[in-house]
Amino acid sequence: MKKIFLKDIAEALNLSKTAVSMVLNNKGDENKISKATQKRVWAYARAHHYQPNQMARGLSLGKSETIGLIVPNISDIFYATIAHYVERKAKALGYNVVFSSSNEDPETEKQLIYSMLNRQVDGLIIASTQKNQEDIEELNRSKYPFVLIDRHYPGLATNYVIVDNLRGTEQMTRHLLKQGRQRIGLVSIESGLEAMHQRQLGYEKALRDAGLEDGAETVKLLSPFGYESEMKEAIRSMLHGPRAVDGLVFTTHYLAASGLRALKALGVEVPGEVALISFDELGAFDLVEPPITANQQPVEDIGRLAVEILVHEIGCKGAGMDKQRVLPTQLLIRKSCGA
Amino acid sequence: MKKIFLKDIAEALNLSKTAVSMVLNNKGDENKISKATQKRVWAYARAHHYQPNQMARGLSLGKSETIGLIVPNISDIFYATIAHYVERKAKALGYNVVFSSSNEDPETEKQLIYSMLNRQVDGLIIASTQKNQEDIEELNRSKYPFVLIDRHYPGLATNYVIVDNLRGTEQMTRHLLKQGRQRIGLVSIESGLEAMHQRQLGYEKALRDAGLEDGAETVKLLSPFGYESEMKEAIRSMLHGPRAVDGLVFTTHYLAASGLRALKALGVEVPGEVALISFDELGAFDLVEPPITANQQPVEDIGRLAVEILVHEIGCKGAGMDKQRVLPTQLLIRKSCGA
DNA sequence: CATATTAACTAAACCGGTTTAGTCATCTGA
DNA sequence: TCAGATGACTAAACCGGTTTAGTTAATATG
Repeated sequence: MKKIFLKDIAEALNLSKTAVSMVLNNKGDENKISKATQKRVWAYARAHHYQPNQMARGLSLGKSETIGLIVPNISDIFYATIAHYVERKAKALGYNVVFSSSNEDPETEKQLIYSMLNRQVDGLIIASTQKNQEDIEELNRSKYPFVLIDRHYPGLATNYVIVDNLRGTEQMTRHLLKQGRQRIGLVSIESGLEAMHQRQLGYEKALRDAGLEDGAETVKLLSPFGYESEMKEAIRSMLHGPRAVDGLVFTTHYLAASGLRALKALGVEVPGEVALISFDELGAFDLVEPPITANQQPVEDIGRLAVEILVHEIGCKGAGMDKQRVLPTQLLIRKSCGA
Repeated sequence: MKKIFLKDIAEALNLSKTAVSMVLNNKGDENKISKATQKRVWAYARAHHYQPNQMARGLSLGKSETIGLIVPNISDIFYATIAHYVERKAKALGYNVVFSSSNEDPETEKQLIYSMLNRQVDGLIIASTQKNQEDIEELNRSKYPFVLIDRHYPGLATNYVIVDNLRGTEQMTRHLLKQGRQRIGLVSIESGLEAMHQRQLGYEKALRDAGLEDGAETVKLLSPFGYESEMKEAIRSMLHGPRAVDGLVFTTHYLAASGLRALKALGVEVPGEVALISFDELGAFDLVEPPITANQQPVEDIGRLAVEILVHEIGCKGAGMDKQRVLPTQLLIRKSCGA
């Protein structure tokens, strides 16, 4: 099965490349190529499994029918799942997906953005480190089609699809309060991410609304890469003293998993002594003992909407109609909060 | 920040495109471009953030510095993790990664393969549905660089990186036997995958070696997409009758998770009444109650080696030195088997 | 001093498509 | 009957790089 080119088809059928190209792009009719010729072209192309060289096509058309996806880490189940839905929707709309992980490094992210642009991706979906305001602004200014997901830049009017982080943790905290917990702590990560900030605000809001002053000492911010080793100490310190917690809100799934590990290691009974609730969930949170109550993010919608907005944007270049979506999360009540 | 092209640099510096191209490809010296000119070119390119159009480059060079990754499902933590390591290694070697999911559909897989070829990826890493022997053979014949991972075609001499499935389940089954379990069942999926077949053989071998005849009724093959609903009935049937099982081997992580869910729903005590062991593991198997003993696959090595072999292959086109790697798995002993 | 080398470039072809601006023969209408 | 329209194509430019086969002027060699 030898590779066959447009030229080969043209020569074999005594036609010009032009005619063949037009036919194969379904522009035969509008260019008045006779039906008979169109049939011949299609027949020959099919028989010889003609497949256009997408680089040549892309170069010529100035587009690649490919969208780029940049996430912090593709092996994080959260982003992997989003990738899955991004891919599905993209494929449905005729786009391929290239992905890269930034590993939470702004410099890497910056390079990835420009590397993808050179590769002529038609648009980008980015779960940003949120430390590249410059470059994102630049993308914005140049009207390049892109959509931020999961994390956005509060100061910038870009397209984005995020979840209602504040309301999410507010709801979670309320749930703990409803279960009779009074001294609720928060475990989050020190990342500078707006999402994390919002989650903390939601937690504080719920406490305030409940008339409980929020003591700063009940909030622990762990470092993004060292949380595993800091967790035990953080939890131990929250369990002692006059304001020992009886409930813990974790701002993300891996913190919750790590926290539960630490609680078990410390011999703390969950939910008996301490209730536990997680923002977002891992695959097996229902199997964990106790099953972890979690606030589920609408990953399918995030991926799907991001692609829809992006492809729309690609279609109407410069239409500049920003689309911002803030999606609700859904509380999955299990046993880790009692009840 | 306007886009700048090779031509622009050439004109600005009163040079030919040729010279500029040579310099920027680090071929200045071998083409005797003067040091002074090289400096000027680099300075100008840097100052104006020149980035070559990769489509043009790819078209001209006949390669894209991109490798394609085809997996059944990117949201499966197993493949997502492999993707992560593939990406990391690829990046280290100067390659980008495009991925696509076949959703276990051979027709989709076939299309993806050809679609990636048109997009001029330099090589492919495929976790195949194992139902595309034709196309894989074709790739092989045409000396196109590719590496199979996780699943290979036993009859074909291709490059591949897989794990020792037989020994894996053999080891797992032995472990159950060592814990005193006597009537061990296997839960697998009906998929036609060689890996699954091997896992079953390993289980049977361990039983034979232990002098236990293997009763076919202790093996349950569930359907790839319906296992969730079939699980409860399958397990119930294995728990009753004269040969009620006291140990269960699950051939993959999601079966184990689903199985544990079913066991809990049936009120069966694990590991008291039935011990449970899983091939491969999910993120939180250590947190599950009971923590699940699992045979861990070397995902990092799989991803890394696949890329190494592939890039080597890309380098020496036609060298045709097949590389086959069968990696060992590692048993992580937890509480789900007693002890 | 004539010739061979070499240093430092350049013009133009090429990669494989798409597209613009024709061409030529036939048909239509006044 | 002849200009103008139309049907069915094609030649050549173009996308933005890389590369081959020179070119020119200066330098080295015999």
